[in-house]
Parts: sequence; structure tokens; C-alpha cells
Amino acid sequence: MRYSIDHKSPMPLHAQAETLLRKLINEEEYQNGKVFPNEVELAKQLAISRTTLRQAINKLVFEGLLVRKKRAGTKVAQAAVCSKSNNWLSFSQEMKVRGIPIKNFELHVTWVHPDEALANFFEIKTDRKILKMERVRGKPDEPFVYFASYFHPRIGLTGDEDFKKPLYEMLENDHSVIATLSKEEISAKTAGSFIAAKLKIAVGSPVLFRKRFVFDHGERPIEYNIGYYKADSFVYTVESTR
Amino acid sequence: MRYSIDHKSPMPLHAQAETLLRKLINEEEYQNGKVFPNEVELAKQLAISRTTLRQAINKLVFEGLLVRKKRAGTKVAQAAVCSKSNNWLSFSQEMKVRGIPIKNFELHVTWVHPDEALANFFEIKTDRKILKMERVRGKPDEPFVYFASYFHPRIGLTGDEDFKKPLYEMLENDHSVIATLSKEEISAKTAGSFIAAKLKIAVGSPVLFRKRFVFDHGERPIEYNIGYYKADSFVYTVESTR
DNA sequence: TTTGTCGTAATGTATGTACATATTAATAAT
DNA sequence: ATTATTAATATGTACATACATTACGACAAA
Repeated sequence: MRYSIDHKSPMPLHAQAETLLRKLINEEEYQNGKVFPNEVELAKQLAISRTTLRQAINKLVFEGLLVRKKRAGTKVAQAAVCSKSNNWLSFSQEMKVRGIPIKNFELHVTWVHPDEALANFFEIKTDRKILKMERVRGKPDEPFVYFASYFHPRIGLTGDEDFKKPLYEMLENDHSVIATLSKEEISAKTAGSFIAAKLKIAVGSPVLFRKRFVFDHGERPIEYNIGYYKADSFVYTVESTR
Repeated sequence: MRYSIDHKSPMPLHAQAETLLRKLINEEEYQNGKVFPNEVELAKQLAISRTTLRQAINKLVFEGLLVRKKRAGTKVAQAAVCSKSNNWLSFSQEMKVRGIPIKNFELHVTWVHPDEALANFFEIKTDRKILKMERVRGKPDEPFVYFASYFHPRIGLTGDEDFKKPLYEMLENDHSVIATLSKEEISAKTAGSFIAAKLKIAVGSPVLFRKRFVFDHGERPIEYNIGYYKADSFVYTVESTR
């Protein structure tokens, strides 16, 4: 076993097991369908109880990352779920694809204290300052999205980076941060005065609101991002199979 | 305790506990924030072990239905309705999971001629009549979604089906149609007079608009579905990896 | 060749136990 | 009145153990 579990760590054993399993899941052989060592065996190898290991496996099964079958064993889900052409483009890449020229109307970088929810997501204290980047973008003649991004201090951004370049490329090249997982929530909202001013629309106009939580390989939080899109200038597409 | 657990049933105890908890979640007092009996107590009442009960609770916590806090106890999560893209639940199934009672305010079935776009999607001629189903649904006191579904004539629906039952289950059981792929587009819109009246909101209010194209295994079109959701009563969540 | 049966290997279900940890609430000390 | 201290309580973590269920594979019977 390449990895092991630290019984003296303050991190719960089942959590350690979980991250360990995530690593295994990413390995090529398991990606290709190799079955995991069976629960009893694996528990013995890691020197934890089967129950504890199972707690970790269960979570991943629930997430759809693993599938278990009696007698057959536990394998990485050959999902292809969420397949789709990685809708993992940053905004400017998205728009380039659609052939729409982009302009940055505003690009504003500040250091702020996170509110409680954000501190919680980043797993830091609220007195730790984090980098906030705000943007207004759109067609040359009309802004159609307001963005705000918050970055985890772990990344080590200084605020002097060139945020005009594609974001995730920059993070990958200059900071070795590879964003691999995003969770998004989309809803409709009414534009308040702040957003209305940014997008040059009337207060009360409908906007598409998007929250995005971005994680790296090890499920560590990287970025929190919100976006207000002028109605009808943005359509979100989802493809799913079962 | 109003409910109990049958130790002789073939249904696993944790599964019984789970459905029992779902019932509790639906009860008004718990909906309103009353804390559940504590684990040890509840386990005793149900005559199952705490571990088993915990298995059930964990699942519901993972689903986001319950929240637990040390010392404070376990309560129903106060969250907006949400839809996970990979789950493939129909609307009523979604709501049942969230523990929200559903009411059909209107359910209207008609035969209509498809417009050109729809005829094109279904790959039929515009003079071929198709079944249209309209629905207004929501909580008993407030409607929050207007739906319209169009079904491909190939399926053989008569219009006399019981559309109150879960849709995809019905299609699968009675018509051997298995929906496996959906493509959705989500955007924000302004409620027109028609939608405003259906959802009992002001004209011009923001709504979340969703188009859904549903296909079967062989990529043949099954259903075209549009939905207007009252803002903030519906959050669309997407999870993606790369 | 096909069918049946049976052992085995994996997960599934279930219990009992113990101690840790976080949070609230009551109480005591300042 | 405010601030520590402490006790109580609920969830959190972790273990050992036992038996049930399922499904594959091998071997035997038809």
C-alpha cells in the first residue's frame, strides 16, 4: 500500500481513509476497472476497523464515485456521468467558443475579511484576509455579467497577477493549483441596486444567479465564485444520463 | 412514537428507520424546527441499535435533509428546494425527498399541433397531433412551478394516464419507455402575464426558466419539457469534474 | 451441452461497547 | 453584573464481532 493512515493525527480516521480512497480512485489502474482490495483486507492493511473504512467507502459510494457489488468487490464507478464536454471552461473561454468578443469593464482586486459562511467553506478564521476579485464583463456595448471571486489564501495569490488571462490556466501554471471539481447552484433573482448599476439594468430586473464552489484534487476548497448574469444573455446547459 | 419498526420484516432495519425518519421530516412540528429525539433515546424507542439508526440518519444528512449538531441535536434542514443534475428524479420524487408536500393546482391534458421547432425535435410533421400536459404545482399555499410537457406520439399515450404518479416510472412501467438522457437549458426570465397568473406573482417578476429535452437509450426524442420556477423557490445544483 | 448444487468470497446488516468532543446551561467566583 | 468553571447532554469517532445475503465459479448430474 502506497499510502497509510496516521493514528496520531487529529484528523478522524474515517476522513483520512476517505482522502486515501480518493487518491486510489485517481490512480490509473483503478480508473480502468481494477477492483479494490476487499474491505476486510484493506481495513487490515490500513490498521483500522472495517466499520471505519466502511464509513469512508459509503460516503464515496453515495457520491457516486465508487460502486460496490457483493462478491464482485468495490470498483471505481465507470460513470461517464457528468460526462459532457467538461463544462469546465472559464468564462472567457466559454465566450470565445460562442464567438462573442469579451471586454472587461471593471476589474477590481481587494483584500477582504470573509464572512462566516465563506470562512467556513475555506476552513479558515474570519480574521484571515483573503483575495477578492470583482469583474464586470460583457459585449463591448453592454455589460452582461458581474462576477466576484474569492480565493483561498493557501494558493498564495498576491493580487498582482494578470487576471485578464484565463483564470484556471493561470492558477495551474503559476501556482500549481489544479481545479478539478466544481459545485454550482443556479437560481433566478431580482437585481438589487448594486447589481443593477453594474449591469446597467433597472432595479428589479431578473438576473441569473450562480454560485460556484471550486475544489482541487483532494477536495480542498480553492475558490468561491458568484455571478449575476443579465437575463437571456446567458443560458446554462446541463447534460445528464442515468 | 407514532411509528415503529418491524423486526421480522425482510426490509433492513436501517431502511425502515430511514423511511420512518422521512415521515417524521414531513411532520409539521419537525418542519418548523423541532429537534428530533436524541439518537440514543430514539434507538431505544425503535428497539434498534444506535449504530443502525445512525446509518439511516447519516444518509438523510448526506442528502441534506437533516442537520446535526453536537449537543443541539438533529433537526430538519431549512433549505431551498434543489435539484441535483445527476439524480434524474422527476419533480414529485424530488419533493418527496425534500419532505415537502406537493399539490397539483392544475393538471391539464390536451392534443396540440407542434410548432416548427418542436416538430423538428420530434422529427415529425407539424400536422401530427401530440399530447401536451400542463401542470401547476407547489406547496399547498403557494404554487411555485408551471410545467408544460410534450410527448412524442411514438410512446402511445392516450391522455387518460394518471399523470399524478411519478412520470418516468409510469412511462417505464406502462409504456416501456426508458428515459436515459436529458439535456437542459437554464436561464432567467421575466414573468409574462400568463406565467404571472399561473404562479400568482406580479408580471415582471423574475423566474427561472428551464427547457428539458429527454431522450431514450437510442437517443430518440421522448419528451420536451419547459418549466417556469418562481425565483428562490428553486435552486439548480450542478456538480462537475474534469 | 445444459442444468443444478454447493462452496466461497465479497459486501450487507446488525449489535454492543467505549471514549472523545463540542455546546449549552447552570453555577461559582470575580 | 460579568466572567470563569463545571456539569450535563447530544453527537462524533472507533472498535470487535456475528451472521445474512448475493453472486460467481467449479464441479457434478442430467
